[in-house]
Amino acid sequence: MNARPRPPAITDVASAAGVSYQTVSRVINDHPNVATDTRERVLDAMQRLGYRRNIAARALKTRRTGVFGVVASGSHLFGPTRTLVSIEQAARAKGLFVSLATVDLQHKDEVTAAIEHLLDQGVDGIVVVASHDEAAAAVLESTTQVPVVVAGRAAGEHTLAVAIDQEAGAKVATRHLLDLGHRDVLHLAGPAPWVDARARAVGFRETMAAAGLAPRTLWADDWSAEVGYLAGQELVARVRRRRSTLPTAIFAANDLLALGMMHALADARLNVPHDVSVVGYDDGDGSAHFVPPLTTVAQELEELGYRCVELLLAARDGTATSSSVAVSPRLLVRESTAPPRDPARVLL
Amino acid sequence: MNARPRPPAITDVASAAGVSYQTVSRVINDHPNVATDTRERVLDAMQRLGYRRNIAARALKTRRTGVFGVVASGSHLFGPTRTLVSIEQAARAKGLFVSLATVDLQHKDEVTAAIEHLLDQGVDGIVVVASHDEAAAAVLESTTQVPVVVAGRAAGEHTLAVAIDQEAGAKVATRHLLDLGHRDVLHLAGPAPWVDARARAVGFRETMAAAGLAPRTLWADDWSAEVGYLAGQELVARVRRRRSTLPTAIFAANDLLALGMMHALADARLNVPHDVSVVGYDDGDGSAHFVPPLTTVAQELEELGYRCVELLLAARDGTATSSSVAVSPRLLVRESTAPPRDPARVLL
DNA sequence: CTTCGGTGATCCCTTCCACCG
DNA sequence: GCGGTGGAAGGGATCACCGAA
Repeated sequence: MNARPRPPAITDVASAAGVSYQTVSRVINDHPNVATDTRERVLDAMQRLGYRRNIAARALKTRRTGVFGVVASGSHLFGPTRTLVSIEQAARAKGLFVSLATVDLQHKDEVTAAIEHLLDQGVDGIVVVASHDEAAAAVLESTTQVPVVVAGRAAGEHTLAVAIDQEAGAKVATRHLLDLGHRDVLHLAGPAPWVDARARAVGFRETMAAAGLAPRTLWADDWSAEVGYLAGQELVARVRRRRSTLPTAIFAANDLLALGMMHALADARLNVPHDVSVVGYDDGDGSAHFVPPLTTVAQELEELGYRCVELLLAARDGTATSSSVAVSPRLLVRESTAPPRDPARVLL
Repeated sequence: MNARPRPPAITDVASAAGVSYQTVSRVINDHPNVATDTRERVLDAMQRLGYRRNIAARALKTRRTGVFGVVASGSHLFGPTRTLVSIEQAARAKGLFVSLATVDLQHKDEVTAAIEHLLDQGVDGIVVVASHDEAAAAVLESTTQVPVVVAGRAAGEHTLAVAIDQEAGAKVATRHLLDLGHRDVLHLAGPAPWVDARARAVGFRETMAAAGLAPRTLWADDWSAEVGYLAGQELVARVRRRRSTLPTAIFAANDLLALGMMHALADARLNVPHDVSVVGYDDGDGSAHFVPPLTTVAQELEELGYRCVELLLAARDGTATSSSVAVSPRLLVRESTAPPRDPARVLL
C-alpha cells in the first residue's frame, strides 16, 4: 500500500548542506536573513538530492494548498475551453496549481458535485467557467469558505465575476450589418439559459432599436452547428410557406450556429453573402475558412482567464472583492457579409 | 497570511459523536470493525459539523495525493481537448483529482517544465496528452518516480502509452475512397512531428500500396485550417502550371486541414465532391455542416481517456505496466466524397 | 545588527499496538 | 481470539522564539 520510498526531506537537505533544517526552510521561503553562500550551499544540496518540497506538509501547516479549482463544461465549447487554458496558464505563472472538474453545466447537481469534489481537495478558490444560469445558481447555493469566481458572467450581488462585454460584441456585429445597409436582420440567439446568449441578444436588440428597426430573434437550444442547421431549415420552410420573410442578414450567437445556418441556406440555394449576410461570434477554429469565410467577433479570452486568477488571488488574500470587466470584443470582417440584396428580388 | 478559520477536524467530530478520533478515522476509511450504530453517530456528527477530510494530512501520511497530472496542448486542438475531458471524468469517477498543465507541445522545455510543475504538486501520476515527438522526448528524459502515460502514442519501450489505432482509421478512410473508384488520391498529412500524423500517413500509404496504387503525400506544418488552405492553394497553383495533376480525391489528416483544403478548392471553382472528393479525420465540431458535410473518421476519445486512467492506476499500484491499445476509429460517410470525376475532364 | 542553530508546538490524519469485554 | 475501541507515534513542513556567534 505504501511502497513508495521516502523522498528526501528538508532534514536530509540540511545535513547534506551542513546546516540546520531551519536554514533550509528559510531558503525555501525566501527569508531575508540568509547569507548568500549558505543559501548557495543549500540550493546546491537540494539540487543534488533532488529535493522537492512536500506540499502536503506545507498545506497542512499553512492551510493553503495553492490549488485553484476550475469547473468547466465537459462539452467541447470553444470559448470555455480557451478560457480554461488561459486560467491555467495564468495560475501556473503565479506558481499555483489548477485542478479540473468538467461537467454538464445545464445540470445544477453536477456543478454542485463538481464544486464539492474540488472542495474535498482543499482548493483555495474556484473558477466556474460558465455563464450558465444553472451553474450560477449552483454557485450561489454553495456555501463555501473559499472564494468562487464565475467567469464570463455579469457580476451578481454575492458572486465574484469576470465578464466580457458581450453586449458590446453583439453591438459591433449588428452595427456592422446596419452600416452595410441591412434593415431586416435576424438574430439566431444562443440557448437562453446562458447569460452570454442573452447578453448578445440584448446587444442586438438595442442596436436595432436605436436604429429604429424591428429586431427579429430566434432562440437556439444549444450552441451546435446542428441546431443552427435545423433553425435554418425551419426558417427556409417558413419563408417558402410565406409565413415569414427572408431576412437580408443573420447574426448568429456563435460560429457553429452560423455554420449550420449557412449550410441550411446553401441547401436552399441561397448565396452567402449575396442573398443573405451572416455574422458569427467567437472566431472559432476554422471560421476563417468556412464557405464563405465568416465575419465574426473575436474575444479576449486570454485576458478573461488572467483576470479570473487575479481576482481569485485578491479574494483569497482579502485584498479585493470587486468584480471586474474584461475588455471588449472586436469584429473581424471577412466574406460572409455584404450589402443587402435588392429587396425587390424574391428568393425561394 | 493565515486568516482562514480552522475547519473541523476528526477530533471535533469525535467529541461531537462521543467517540475517539480513532473510530472516526475508521469510519472515514471504511474499516470493518465499527459497530453500525457508532458509525451512524459518527456520520451524523460529520454531517452536522460539515466535516471535510483534510487531504493534505492524509497525503502527508500516506504519501499519496490522489491527484493525477495531465499535460495537454494549450492550443485548441479537438482530439486532445476531448481526451482531457474524458480523462478528468474517468479520474473523478474513481475519486481522483486531476491537475492540469497546458503547454505548447512542440517545445520540449515547456513539456518538461509542465511535468516538473505537476511533480512539485506531488501528483501520483501523469498523463501527457500528446503524440508529439518533442513531448514524448521530454517524457523519456524525465526521471520521475511516478508513472507517466502518453495518451495517443504508440507504446515505447519505457513509456506507458494508450494509443488509438490511427493506421486503422487512415486505412478505412483510404479504402472508402478506393472503393468509390478513386485511383489518384492525395494525402494531406498532419505535421510530421506528431505520431498521429505519421501513423495516418502510414495507413494511407499501405492501403494505396496494397491496391497497387502510387500514394501522394503532402505534409502540413500544423493542424490548422489555414495551413490546409495554403496547401490547397499551392496544389491548385501547381496544377495550373502543369507541374502536377489534380487528384480525384484528397484525404486530409484532420477536419480543419480538410476545411482549408475545401476552401482553396472552392476558390478555384472546383466542386467537392464532384470534381474532388475530400475526407477528414476527427469528426470535429461542425464538420457535419461544412459545405459540403465532411466525410470523416470518428475516434473513441472517451475510451482513450478512460484507459489512460486505468493504466495509470494500475501502474501506481504496481498491478500492471503493459500498454494498451484502444479501439479502432470508424468512418462517417457524409457528402464530401463521391465517385471520381471523368478522368478525361480537364479542370483548371 | 545580521546570520544562523536549536527547541517546541502545531497542522490533521493514518497506522501500529494495546486494551477490554 | 475476536469485534470494537482508544492511545501513541509519526509524516514533513512552518512558525515563534531564544541564543549565540
